[in-house]
Amino acid sequence: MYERGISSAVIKRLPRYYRYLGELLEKDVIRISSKELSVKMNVTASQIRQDLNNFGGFGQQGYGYNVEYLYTEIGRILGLDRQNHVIIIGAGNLGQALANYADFERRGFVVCAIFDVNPEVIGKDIRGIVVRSMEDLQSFIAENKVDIAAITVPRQNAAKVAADLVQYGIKAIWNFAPTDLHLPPEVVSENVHLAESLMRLSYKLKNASEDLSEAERGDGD
Amino acid sequence: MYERGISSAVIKRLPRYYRYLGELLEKDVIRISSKELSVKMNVTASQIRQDLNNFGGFGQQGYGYNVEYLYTEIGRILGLDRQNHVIIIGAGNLGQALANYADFERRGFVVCAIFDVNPEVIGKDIRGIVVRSMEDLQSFIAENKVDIAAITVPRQNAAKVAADLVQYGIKAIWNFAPTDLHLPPEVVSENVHLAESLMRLSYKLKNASEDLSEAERGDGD
DNA sequence: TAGATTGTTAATCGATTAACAATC
DNA sequence: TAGATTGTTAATCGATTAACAATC
Repeated sequence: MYERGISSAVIKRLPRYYRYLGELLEKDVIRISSKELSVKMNVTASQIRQDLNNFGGFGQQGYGYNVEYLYTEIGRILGLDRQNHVIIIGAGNLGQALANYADFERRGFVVCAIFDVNPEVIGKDIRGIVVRSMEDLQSFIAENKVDIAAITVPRQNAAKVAADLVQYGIKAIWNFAPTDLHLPPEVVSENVHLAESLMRLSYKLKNASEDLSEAERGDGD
Repeated sequence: MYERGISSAVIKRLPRYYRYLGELLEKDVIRISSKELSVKMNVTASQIRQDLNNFGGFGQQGYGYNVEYLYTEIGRILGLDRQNHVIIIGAGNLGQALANYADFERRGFVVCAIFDVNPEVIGKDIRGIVVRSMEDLQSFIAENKVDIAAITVPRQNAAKVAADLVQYGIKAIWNFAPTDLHLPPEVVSENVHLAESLMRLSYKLKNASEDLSEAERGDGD
């Protein structure tokens, strides 16, 4: 069960497996074979088995996979069996949207604070969470368990915010600013670059008429 | 200049080139070699040259690339030289955040309408755009040029909304609902699955201490 | 011209798919 | 037991990197 050097292609797919298994679970499906799942997900059965076997043998020959068991195990692999405390830096539209998105809590992600520099939003209440001043960031991190910081500040301020967060001890950054953060190796990050996603969509749209073969399969992240 | 069957790995990287070139342009940099750019972007020079040469020879031997020219050309490839009219379906937090994000307009994406089923938000004014009833969706699309529809409705409603949009003639969908839409081949899409991004971050965080080699390079989209 | 750097072909590497023996 | 389906090894495919001749 000791995971090492799993390829990032595999890790990218795990949440999607998790999502499909969750849906099957909701439908009270007990077992599923890699073949059945591959049809639903539009991938090869081979890929599913290869991916899962990076983490262990979760199936049973002649039977397939127990949906609930596999769902739980992938959740565990993704770290969803623990609570992750999230702070949001930047209480603009996107920051507020994230704070309001209660659905994350179902997966163990708890937004515990929001920070901003703008006096006009400091003090504002978002789903019971009061927007704090950036001046309180350091002390808050020191005094509370914070696992993940989401950066939703303008591009120009992102590098400085990231540097501060690192200095205050944050180990995981969810970056929404349209820039590449330069982080020390022990700090992990995920980028959500909305503008880039929109540009790719624009590319596909522009080329859709010419080239129907590739672009069609709407592809994600 | 006729693009065909470009690999999606290449297309994913184009907006990032565009971003870096834009920053160079802001700094009044005139020319750059693939080697210099590769250092800045932390990729290989070979990859940059290979990627660009899918679309044509934009450089000059012994000189490198003219920043402004290359920026313009990549913009053209991505379809940023035209206006794309965007509607947003779902005026919740995320939909409103997107509508408020004026930065997209700089790239030619104009939000021209927002729709919702909730009477409480219908009529609300967001940056000069009034939230409309979903009942007006069909007629609006018929009477206006709409290129892209962003779906920011709850998961349960996404499939129906997508089917309606397709029926009304929409050819590009920017999907934020945590589900895979089933679309006809002539309709292109891009998914932004925030929950999946957050799960990957959780995975990296959990494995960061054990495995410092892979996870460190915060990887995007 | 000499030096630099592209465009492009060839080599390598990694990821996906196919095949099948193991086994429930 | 016979049938089904996994786990895993081998084959294929595609993407990345290296090398270098072309050329500005």
